[in-house]
Amino acid sequence: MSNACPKWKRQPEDRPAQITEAALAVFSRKGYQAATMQEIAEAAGITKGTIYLYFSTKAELFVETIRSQFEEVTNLFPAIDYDPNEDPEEVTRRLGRAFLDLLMSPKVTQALPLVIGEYRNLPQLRELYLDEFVGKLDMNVAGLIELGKALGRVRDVDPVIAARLLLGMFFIFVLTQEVFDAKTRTPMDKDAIVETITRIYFRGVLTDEDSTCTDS
Amino acid sequence: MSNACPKWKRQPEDRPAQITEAALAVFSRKGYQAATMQEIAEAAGITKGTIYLYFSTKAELFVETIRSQFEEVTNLFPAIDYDPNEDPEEVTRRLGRAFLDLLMSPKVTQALPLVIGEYRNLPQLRELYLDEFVGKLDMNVAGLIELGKALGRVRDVDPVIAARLLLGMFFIFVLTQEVFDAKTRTPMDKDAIVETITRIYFRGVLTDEDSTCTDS
Amino acid sequence: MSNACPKWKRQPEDRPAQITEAALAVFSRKGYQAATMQEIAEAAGITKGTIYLYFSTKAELFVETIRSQFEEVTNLFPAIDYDPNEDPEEVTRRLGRAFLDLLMSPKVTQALPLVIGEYRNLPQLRELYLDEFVGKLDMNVAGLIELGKALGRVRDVDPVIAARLLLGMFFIFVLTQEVFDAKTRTPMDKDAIVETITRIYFRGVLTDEDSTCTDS
Amino acid sequence: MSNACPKWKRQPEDRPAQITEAALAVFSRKGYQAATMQEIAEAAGITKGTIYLYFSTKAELFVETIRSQFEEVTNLFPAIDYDPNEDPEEVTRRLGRAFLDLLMSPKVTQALPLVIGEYRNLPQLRELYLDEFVGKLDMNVAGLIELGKALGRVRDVDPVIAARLLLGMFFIFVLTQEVFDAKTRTPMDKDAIVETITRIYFRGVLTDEDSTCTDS
DNA sequence: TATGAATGAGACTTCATTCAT
DNA sequence: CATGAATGAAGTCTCATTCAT
Repeated sequence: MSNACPKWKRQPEDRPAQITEAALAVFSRKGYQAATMQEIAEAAGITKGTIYLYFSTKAELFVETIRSQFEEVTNLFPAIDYDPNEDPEEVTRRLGRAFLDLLMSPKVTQALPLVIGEYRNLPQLRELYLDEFVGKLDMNVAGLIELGKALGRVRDVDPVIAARLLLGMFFIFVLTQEVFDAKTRTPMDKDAIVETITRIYFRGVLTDEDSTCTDS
Repeated sequence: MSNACPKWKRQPEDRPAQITEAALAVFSRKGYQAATMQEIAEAAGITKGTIYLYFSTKAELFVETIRSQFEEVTNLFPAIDYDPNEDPEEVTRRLGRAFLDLLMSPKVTQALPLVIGEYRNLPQLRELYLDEFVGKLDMNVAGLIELGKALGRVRDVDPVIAARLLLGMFFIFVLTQEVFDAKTRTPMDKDAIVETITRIYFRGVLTDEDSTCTDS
Repeated sequence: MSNACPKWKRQPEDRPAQITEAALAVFSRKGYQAATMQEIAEAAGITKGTIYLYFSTKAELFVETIRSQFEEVTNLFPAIDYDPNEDPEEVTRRLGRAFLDLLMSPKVTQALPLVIGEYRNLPQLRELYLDEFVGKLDMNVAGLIELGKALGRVRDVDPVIAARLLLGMFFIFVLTQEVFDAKTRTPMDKDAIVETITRIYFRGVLTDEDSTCTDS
Repeated sequence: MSNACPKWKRQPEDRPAQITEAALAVFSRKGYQAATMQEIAEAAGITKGTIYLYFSTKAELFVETIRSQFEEVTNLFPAIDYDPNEDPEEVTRRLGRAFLDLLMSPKVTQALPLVIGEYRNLPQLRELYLDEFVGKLDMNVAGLIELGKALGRVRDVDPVIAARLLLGMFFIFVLTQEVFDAKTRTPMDKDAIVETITRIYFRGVLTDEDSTCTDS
C-alpha cells in the first residue's frame, strides 16, 4: 500500500479515531473554546486542514469526540450478570467497585466536565448526556432495583430515583476528587469510599438499633 | 428622579453588584468564553468601558461573579439549629428539604456548571469550589454526623465521606434535572426526591428484614 | 488668599506650569503616545478633568510642554559676552562647557527625543524645533563665527554650517550618552569630551606638522 | 504569472522582507504607535492576520524592521580600503562623502527617528542603536584614527570620542535637514557640507596662523 | 474650579475556516 | 489525501474626552 514508508507513518487507517483521541486530550486540558484546531492537529500529528477532511467544524469534532467516549463507557456496563442466590449487598459492592472504576476512568473524568461546560451552546451534548449517559446508567441500575423489589429484598422506593442517587454518590467523588483534584488536599481511600457508599446505600447511616424500631 | 437623562447614569451606589448580577445572567446563558463584555454591559445597562472601572479583566469579573454567588449560598446554611430530642431522621428530612432548595436555587444551578466548565483555565475557581462550596458543606454536615455518632444514633462511618455522599445525592438531581433540564423529559417530584434521599440515606435500600441480620 | 489651607495645598497660582512640569516627567518616561492623561494628572497631584480646564487636548498639552522647555533653554544662551582680547580658543572652551551643560540638562535630554519621536504627527513641533532650537542656536554661534572671520581669526567657512557642526558634536554625545544611556556601557569623561570637541573644532585632528604644509 | 487571482496571493518567497518594507514606510510616516497593523497590511498588499504568521507582535515587527535597516546600513561600510600613501585628508573626504550618503539614505533617515522615539518602551532598540549602529560606526572610524595616530598623522586624541564627533557632525545634518526637513527652509549644498566637515574635522576652524603657534 | 464616573471609538491579536498546491 | 498560507470576523481592553455634580 505504502511504497516503502521510510519512517513511521501515521496510520491512515483510522484517522477519525486518531483525531478524536488527540482532541479529547486537548479539549480536556484547555476546555472546548480555549482549545485550538492547531493544537489538536499537532497532538494528532497531522495538520489543521486535514481535520476538516473528517469533521466539518470544530463543534462537530467536539460532539463526536464526546460521543465516542460515552459510547466506550456505556459499552462497558451491560455486562452485569446477576446471580439471585448471591448476597445482594455483595453483588452491589462488586458492582459499585466496577462502577467507580468506570466513572473514575479518564474517559469519564475528561468528558464529563467538558459536557457540563459546553452543553449550553451545543444542544446535542444535552441529548448525549441525558440519553447515552444518565439514561443508560439509570436504566441499568433501576433494573437491578426492580429485580430486588420483586424479590422482596429492596424497599419500596422509586427505582429511577434510587438508581440516580447511587450515581450521584459516585459522581460527587469523581467530580470533587478527580476532576477538581481535591485528592491532593483531602485524600480519600478509594476502598473506603466504595465501602461507605455501599454500606450507606444499603443500610443507611442509622444504627440497627434505630433501624429495627423506626418506621418511616 | 429625572429619568429623562439620555446619556449617562450616575453611579447607583453599587455598580459592582449591578454588574455581577448582569454578568451571572449572561455567563449562565452563554458560558464564560462565549459571553462578551459587550453583552454583559448591555445587560447591566451600561457600556463596556464602565465594567473595566470595577473589574480589571473578564476573568476577574467572572471569578468575582462566582464568588459572590457562593458567598450568598454559604451564608444561608449555618442556621441549622439541632434539637437532640427531635427524631434524627426528621431533622434531616427538614434539613434535606432546605438543602435541596438551596442547591436548586438559580444561584447554584447557574454558578456550578460555570465553575465546572472553566476551572481549568481559572485556578481560583478550583479553590473557590473546594473551599467555599464543597468544604463548607462538608464541614456543616459532617458536624451533624459526628454529633449523631456521639449520641450513638449514627453508625461508624467516615463523617466527611458520609457528608459528601449526601451532597452527591442532591447534587446529581440539581445537575441532571435543573442544569441539564431533564425535568422536561423525566419529571420527578421534588418531595419524592427528598423523601427518597432521606429514607435511603438513613435506612438504606434494603428491607429491615435484611438489615437486622446482616453485618457488613 | 487661601482661607487657612489645612495641609499643603497644591498651589493654584500657576496650574499650567504645574501641569506641564508633571507632563514632561511622564512624557519623558513613557513617550507621548504611551503616556496617559491619568498618569500625568496623578503626577501633578490633580485629576484628569482638571487638565482639560487648561489644555484642550493631549496634543496641545504636549506641544505646550515642549515649548515651555525650549523657551527656558533658549533663554539661557544669549548671555555670551565676548571680549575680543580674550584668546578665542579659550572663549569657546568656556562657551563649549556652558553649551554642553545646557544640552545635557534634563530639559533638553527629555524634550529632544520627544520632539524627534512625535514631530510627524504634530507639525507644530517641527517649527518649534527648527525655529526655537536649532535656529536660535545656529544664529548665536554663527554670529560668533562671523565675528571671528571678520577678525581674521577664523577660516573661510560657511558660518551656519560651521555653527551647526558644533551643535552636532555636542548633540551626538547628549543623544548617545545621556538619552540612550550609553554612559553605563562606555563611560566618557565630560571634561574629556569638551576638551576634545574644543580641540578638534579649533585645530582639527591633524598634527601641526601636517596642518602647516597642507592646503585644502 | 496569473495576476488575475482575486483573493489569495501565494507566498512570494520572502514575505518577511515584503512586510518589513511596508512596515518601514508606514512606521516612518506615522510613527510606531500611530501606525496600525491594518495600514501596514494594506501597504504590503496582504491582510492583518498574515503579518502575525511572521511576526508575533507589533513590537517584534517594529524591532525587526529597524534591525533589518541597520543591518543593511552597517553592511555597507566595512569596505573602507585605505592606502597609506594617499593623502589622509583626501581619504576622509572620500569616506565622508560615502558616510553622508549612507546616513542620508532613507534607511537611516527613516529608522533613526523611529528608534529615538520608541527606545523607551522597547529596550531592544537601545541595544540595537548602541551596538549595531553607533558601536559599529565608532569602531570603524576609531580604527582609522588609531592608524593615523600610529603614522604620526593624527594628534593625540581619544579615538572613540573623535570618531563619535565625526558621526555627530554628519548626524546633525541628517537629523535637521532630512528628518526635520529643514532643507526646504535653509537649503544647504551637500558638497559644501561634506567639504566643511572635512576641513573643520582635519584643520579646525582656526586659521593656520593661529594653529601653528598655539598649544593647548 | 475641580472631580471622576461614564463613554465609545479603535487597536491589537486570535483562530476557525478555506483553498491553491 | 494532505498541506499550511492566507483570510477576516470578532473580542478584549485602553484611554482621551465629556459633563453632571
